[in-house]
Amino acid sequence: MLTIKSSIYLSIKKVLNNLSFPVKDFSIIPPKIPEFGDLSSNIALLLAKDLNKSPMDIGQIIIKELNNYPNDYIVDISLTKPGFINFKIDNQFFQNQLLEILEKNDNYGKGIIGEGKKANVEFVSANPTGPLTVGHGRNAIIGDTISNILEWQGFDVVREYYFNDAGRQMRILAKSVEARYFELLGQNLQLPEDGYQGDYIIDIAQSLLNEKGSELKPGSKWFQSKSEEIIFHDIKESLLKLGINFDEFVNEKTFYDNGDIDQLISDLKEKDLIYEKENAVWFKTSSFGDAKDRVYIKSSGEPTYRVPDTAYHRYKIKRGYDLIIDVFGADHADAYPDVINALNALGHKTNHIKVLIYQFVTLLRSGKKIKMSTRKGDFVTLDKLVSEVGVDIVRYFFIMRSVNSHLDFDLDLATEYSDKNPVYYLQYAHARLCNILARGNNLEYDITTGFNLKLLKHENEILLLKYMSIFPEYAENAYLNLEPQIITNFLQEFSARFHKFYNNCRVITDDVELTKARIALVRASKIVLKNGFRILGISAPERM
RNA sequence: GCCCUCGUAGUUCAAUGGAUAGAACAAGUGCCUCCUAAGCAUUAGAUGCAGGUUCGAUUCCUGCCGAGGGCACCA
Repeated sequence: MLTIKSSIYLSIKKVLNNLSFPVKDFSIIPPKIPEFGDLSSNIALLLAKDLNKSPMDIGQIIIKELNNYPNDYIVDISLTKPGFINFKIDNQFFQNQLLEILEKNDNYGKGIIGEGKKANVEFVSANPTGPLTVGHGRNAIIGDTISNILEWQGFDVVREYYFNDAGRQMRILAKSVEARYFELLGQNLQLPEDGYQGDYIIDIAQSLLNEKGSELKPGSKWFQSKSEEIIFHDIKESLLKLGINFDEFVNEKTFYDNGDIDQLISDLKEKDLIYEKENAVWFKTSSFGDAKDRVYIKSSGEPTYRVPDTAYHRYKIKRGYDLIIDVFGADHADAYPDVINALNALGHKTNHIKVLIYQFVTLLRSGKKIKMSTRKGDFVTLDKLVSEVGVDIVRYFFIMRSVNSHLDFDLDLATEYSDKNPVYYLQYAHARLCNILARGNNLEYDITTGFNLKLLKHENEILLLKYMSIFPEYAENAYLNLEPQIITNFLQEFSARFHKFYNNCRVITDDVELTKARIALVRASKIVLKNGFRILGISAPERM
């Protein structure tokens, strides 16, 4: 499909040249109405104004000229209403694509955009103050799926987790554990103001008690270090359950220890971008269009998050990635421009940094919103969600909506969903197809050789063939837009076409030739589905 | 008050500026002596409001209304 598209593109360009028409940025896309053809261009519409002619007239001139450049696979060029030029592609083209799919197998649909390039995807990055919640879940799944999408284009991807185990929140966490610890020893509970109230704090206190007995003194560093250890361990376990593995964990503390932060401050000072006022250090965000300047270093001497974040991004740039992606929740939308601005001011190129802002998840139970707060211990953990509905559903639900649209996650629906679930629709197609292949293997002849693709001409066969040949374009679009939903949309439509094919074209029949051809189509369908599932990180069950 | 994202069918969501706005769930009606009915077929049903740009707007711009999230010496 790609090749035929580009050959049409080149032909049109040549024609425009021949006719001395201006070359516009025209499109070649499948028309919404299939009857019009397989591909369609808007070039005549775009030229109408420049040439002061009606698009239909221009279209006719272009088509006449296009006919001088015949293409083996284009069987018809037509002109419709407002001025679209439509191309019908020979079924043979799509039949031949099937050979390519079988040949490439696990690699079918991969792109080469990222070949030889390195990418860094930072996601989750939750500080170890408590278990991962459903909110973190969307971040985790988006980040991991984006990573898969990049790998599918050939990128060498580093999945990175950035955290801070030295801030105020961690101190409060330690104090909370300490309070619970002494409560377990029979003292009155004195949770700190703003303390963490979740039950997991009691569990941590209990394991400290088991390990250290009652010897710990108030203010012991064990309260924090043990909490961090336990929570981080749990976080990694939760992610692992979802099939997510990080390559790097970067601690904010690094940049204090290695001098990067001091360096950053002095570099910004040199650029005259920071100044002191009222005992604090301020960053001139107003010079980048912000309403007011922001505090960089508090009067207490503690830097605000902008400082280490900027140092961290500088570090990422230094590591020489071709692409750097940050996955942030909507609450960070206002913060990251400061980081980018600072980097630009310091002379760093930031075009290769893409910040992905996703909108929040609203959890619904019994039709009502659940308001969550880690601090109050009032949340649904990711673990709980996974154990309730399973990995495949969690992964799929979090990316089935566009990244920048709010996501409603209905717990009742997800738990009792089982047979109405959109994930099962896809997986069922795969299971069905595996069953056909299993039956095929029991036939007394070899189903994998000597098939005649020309026999695949039923409407539902052609529709399926056409869609599989477009898979690489969808994978590429998912990369270009950094939008996993493009893959889920593709798989939904692909599965629908497969189910229709299944209902209208019986595969295994007494007609050996037709059986062989259709088995080839089913094998190719399996490849497309499986590869799509691989990008999404969901399983491809052989039976259901 | 200012900034960001989103307003599409009863509900949850699609639609690289294009042609007749697509699905799923919910509602109605059909289809298993036939490779898995977790399926297929079929009937109804929608672009928040008002302007603007364009040959052409769900998409871009302005205003209003509504939802979520930001506007801290929190991250």
